[in-house]
Amino acid sequence: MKKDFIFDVIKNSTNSLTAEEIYNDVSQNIDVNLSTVYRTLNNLVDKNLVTKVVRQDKIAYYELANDEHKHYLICDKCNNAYPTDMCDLDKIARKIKRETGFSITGHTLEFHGICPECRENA
Amino acid sequence: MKKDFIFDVIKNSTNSLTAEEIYNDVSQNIDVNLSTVYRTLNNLVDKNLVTKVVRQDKIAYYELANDEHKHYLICDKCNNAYPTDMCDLDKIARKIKRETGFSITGHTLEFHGICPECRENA
DNA sequence: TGTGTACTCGCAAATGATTTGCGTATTTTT
DNA sequence: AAAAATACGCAAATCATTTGCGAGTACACA
Repeated sequence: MKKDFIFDVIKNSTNSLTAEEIYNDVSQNIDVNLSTVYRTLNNLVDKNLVTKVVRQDKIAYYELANDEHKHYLICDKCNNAYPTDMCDLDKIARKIKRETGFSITGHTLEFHGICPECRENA
Repeated sequence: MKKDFIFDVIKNSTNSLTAEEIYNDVSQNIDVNLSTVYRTLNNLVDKNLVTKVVRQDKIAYYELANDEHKHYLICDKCNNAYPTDMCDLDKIARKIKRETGFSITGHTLEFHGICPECRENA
């Protein structure tokens, strides 16, 4: 199945990818249709094997669903995403649960700014 | 100008609104076109008078750009957003800046889960 | 081996929020 | 009031993503 090829791309990537990036990558090896990529991606997300995050640019990014928590620093200039593991949010999440009764299943966090590289080039 | 009507709706709202919600609200008073709403909204965002946040549902939400920090708890069931002021992120942002050189201009945070009300109805 | 059932895919068309081109009002400037 | 600048409506365009449908493929069981 082509699903395996698609899943492999995600598994072998260190950062999150768009559907198109995955499509381009898979296409180098096998013949596949973009809609198949999207369909497969949705399957993987439903099975909790892959995590989908919609960024401020309205494009969905996919990455392997692992328990370790990752967030991204996104440069407003080059639009690159730099992963960071700094996140104290579990603590905050617990606090929210305690104080509001809202049971939290997940969260997304996005930092925006200018990366050092772009700052130098400016 | 219709801009004032649109801005007023945002000013008078306690929570963030979609372009369509704003359009519906403004339409009750004056005749306006949806594209005008979008155009005006973009103007206001450019002037830093309004903040635009794209949520995981890919819909943009607009709210008055004030310095006070707000984040939302979004229920996966009813899709309502509950504002919370709990946010230790400034501390984290400073830490990131110090350790990575990434100068952070802003961030978005979204908690997902089930609100108490929906939990009861389940 | 035959056939039924369930997936898997490709292709083209649909979706839905948002944007844009363009021509016409309306406001602002001089 | 004429000229220059904006604001606006309308219809068509965008663009990532979804969906309907029909054809191909796989697996089960008799």
